[in-house]
Amino acid sequence: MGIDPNKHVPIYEQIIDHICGSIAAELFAVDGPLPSIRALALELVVNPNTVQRAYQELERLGLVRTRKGLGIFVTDDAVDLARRRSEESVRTMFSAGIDLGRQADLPQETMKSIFHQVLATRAG
Amino acid sequence: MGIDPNKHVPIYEQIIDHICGSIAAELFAVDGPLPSIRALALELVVNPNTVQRAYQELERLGLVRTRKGLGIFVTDDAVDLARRRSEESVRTMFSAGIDLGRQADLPQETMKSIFHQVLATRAG
Amino acid sequence: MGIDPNKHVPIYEQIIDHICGSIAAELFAVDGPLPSIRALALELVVNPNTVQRAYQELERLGLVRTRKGLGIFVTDDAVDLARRRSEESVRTMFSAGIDLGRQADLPQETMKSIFHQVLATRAG
Amino acid sequence: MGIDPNKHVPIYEQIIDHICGSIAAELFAVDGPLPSIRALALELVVNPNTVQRAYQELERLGLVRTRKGLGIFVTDDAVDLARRRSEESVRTMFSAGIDLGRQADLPQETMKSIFHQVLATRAG
DNA sequence: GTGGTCTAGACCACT
DNA sequence: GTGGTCTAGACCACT
Repeated sequence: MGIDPNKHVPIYEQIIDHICGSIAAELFAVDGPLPSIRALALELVVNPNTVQRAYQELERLGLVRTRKGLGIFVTDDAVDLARRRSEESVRTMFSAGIDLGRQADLPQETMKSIFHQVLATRAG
Repeated sequence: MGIDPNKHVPIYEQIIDHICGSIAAELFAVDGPLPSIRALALELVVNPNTVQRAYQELERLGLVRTRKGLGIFVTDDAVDLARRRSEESVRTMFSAGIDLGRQADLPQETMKSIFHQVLATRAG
Repeated sequence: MGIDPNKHVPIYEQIIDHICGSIAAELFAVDGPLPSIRALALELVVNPNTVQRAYQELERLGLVRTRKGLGIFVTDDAVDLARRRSEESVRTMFSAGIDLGRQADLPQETMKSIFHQVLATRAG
Repeated sequence: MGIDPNKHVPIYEQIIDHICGSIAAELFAVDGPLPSIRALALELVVNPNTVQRAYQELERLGLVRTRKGLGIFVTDDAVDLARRRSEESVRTMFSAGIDLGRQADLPQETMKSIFHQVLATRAG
């Protein structure tokens, strides 16, 4: 869940993924506001500039829209876009894992069992 | 295969994964030599310093051993270590993907179908 | 017409330009009243504070005069001042465009043809 | 020419326009390097972060490509893209000027004469 | 040397 | 209060 500054993925991308997932999960109302830059920065214990960079990218992706002096708001087609982006990210991760496994000549059955084991572990 | 300088994973770690996978797949003979730093750097289109850093790390992991003036050689227990490490890397990737999916509240069935679809696509 | 909150020019300056142009075009009678702050704010979908700032600036420029409790009125020499200011603004914009074109080494003929094309398009 | 920190246009956009114009004018060789972030920052008396933001946007526009550890390089189709973007910027400025003039009910002849006067003044 | 990310903190326009 | 821009300065991976 949280943000991990020691990962290779830059913090601002982790924030993008985090917000994108939350939008896909409909944790934010369409047309509703995102947490303010400062508020989210405090919550994530991260610099406001870093949050802002994430928010700007989310705007570029069409997920949010900023209204000057008011805040940043979820767009109408955000849920759809976010869901698609999230699925794509999942696919990318799975592909990367499968490629690593194939490189090591792991049998498909091994990969499947790893997958289902992790899936079970992380199940809600 | 394939080193991608635009990924977030540092190149030297990508090289480690690459060699580690090859050892696990027994593409290198136990006690046999790895490609020279210079040769691998040319092959991967990468700076020799970067390859060297990867080799140093592989030595630290116990997968290879440097014999001065002779080259770098695969250790006796390298295959086992490499296999374990590769499985661990695969697990990490799958976990990351599943976490992203759960964050977006994707149904498990969706994740399973993405996984099997990718697995089929990448099948040998 | 048209205030665009996404332009770089601050909204209050866009309002100044807008009123200044209207005075130059004699859409407001000399000695006649400007729309009230509140009314203009509603019309332009803008915060009243922002309109007020524009009106203060217009007063500083000598185009309008506040009469307490009565409203804001066009001064005697406003038309002249406004016309000069508008011409100056036009010149500034043209200069900026020409500078950009010169920076890109666009031939003068290209700039002229762009200019006349736009002029024709925007013709009344 | 230069960068003006007091303009309304953000510095990083001024840098974008500046580099874009220079590419259009073929002041940089295709496939050749741009000045390094630090070098340009020194030259323009601006913070490196600001230059970097401009360079990132230029990359997003497809005008340049960064090679890690090496620098930032002009892409093959950069001249074409830059020329088109520069013309578009010129058109935008002229449009803005003409709109201001029309708002003030300036005769077309006045606008033309202002335009040609400025063009003559700024002529090489 | 190169670019990429991040923090800390300032000032501005707008609500 | 809100977001947008900028500076100063740090650390990292890569050449």
